[in-house]
Amino acid sequence: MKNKTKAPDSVTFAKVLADPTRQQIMECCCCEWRSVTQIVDAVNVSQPTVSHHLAVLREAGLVESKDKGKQTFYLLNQDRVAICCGQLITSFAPESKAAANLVKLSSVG
Amino acid sequence: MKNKTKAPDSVTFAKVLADPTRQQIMECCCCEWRSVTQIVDAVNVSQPTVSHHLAVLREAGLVESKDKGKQTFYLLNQDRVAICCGQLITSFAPESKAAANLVKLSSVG
DNA sequence: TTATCAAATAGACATCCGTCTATGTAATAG
DNA sequence: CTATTACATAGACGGATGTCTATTTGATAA
Repeated sequence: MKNKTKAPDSVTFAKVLADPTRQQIMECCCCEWRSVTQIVDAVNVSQPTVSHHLAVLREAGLVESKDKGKQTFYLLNQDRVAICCGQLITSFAPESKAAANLVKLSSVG
Repeated sequence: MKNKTKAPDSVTFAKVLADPTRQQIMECCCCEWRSVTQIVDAVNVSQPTVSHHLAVLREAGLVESKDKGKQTFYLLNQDRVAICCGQLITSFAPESKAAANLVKLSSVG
């Protein structure tokens, strides 16, 4: 178990995703560890604003962070995202034709 | 094609879900047509507040509505929810072990 | 030690958003 | 026609939130 924090509830998850800058940041560190500077270069807001958004993501347990020298690297926790999407499906699309494929998500976390 | 509106983008979708009252309303009309009065009875906010939230959901294409006499009935569009969750997975959990099961969602809409 | 670079924190500010009360509108009942 | 019921709209208000500048903290380099 790498991470002590739990997956956020559905409302918290949605609040975290409910901002375009934050989604940009999530895309930026989705598949590779990225430094704050790299993220700043990618998202056209100031460095403190990026730090703020990263704090929001970290508190929700949606990113992991790793210090290396003066830099801090961030990586999106894809499994957490998948788990939260699974919760949404369970709550709000239980009868959707596509829902059956998603129930399996519950067992991942 | 029942509905002309398109599924919302990921940010809009998240914004709509980013409120506990709205999620309660979504649960309430997830699987059955519900009148506004029924929803008001279920969610402990005023009737105008419920109407406001229903308008938000309707504008995002996440509920359908149907008039019958003086009443208006609402039903959650589960497939839209599933499609949007699929988008989130594609963007933010493409490498998750659970992701493979979700790609199929894209073809539903 | 001093300078520099990376990131976080503090605080201000403007906008967004959820809620309410009051009112309008449309449909049915008497 | 009038009253009533069901819902939507208008507008006000307060709290949450995204952004910025300025500053602080921590780590490395000279």
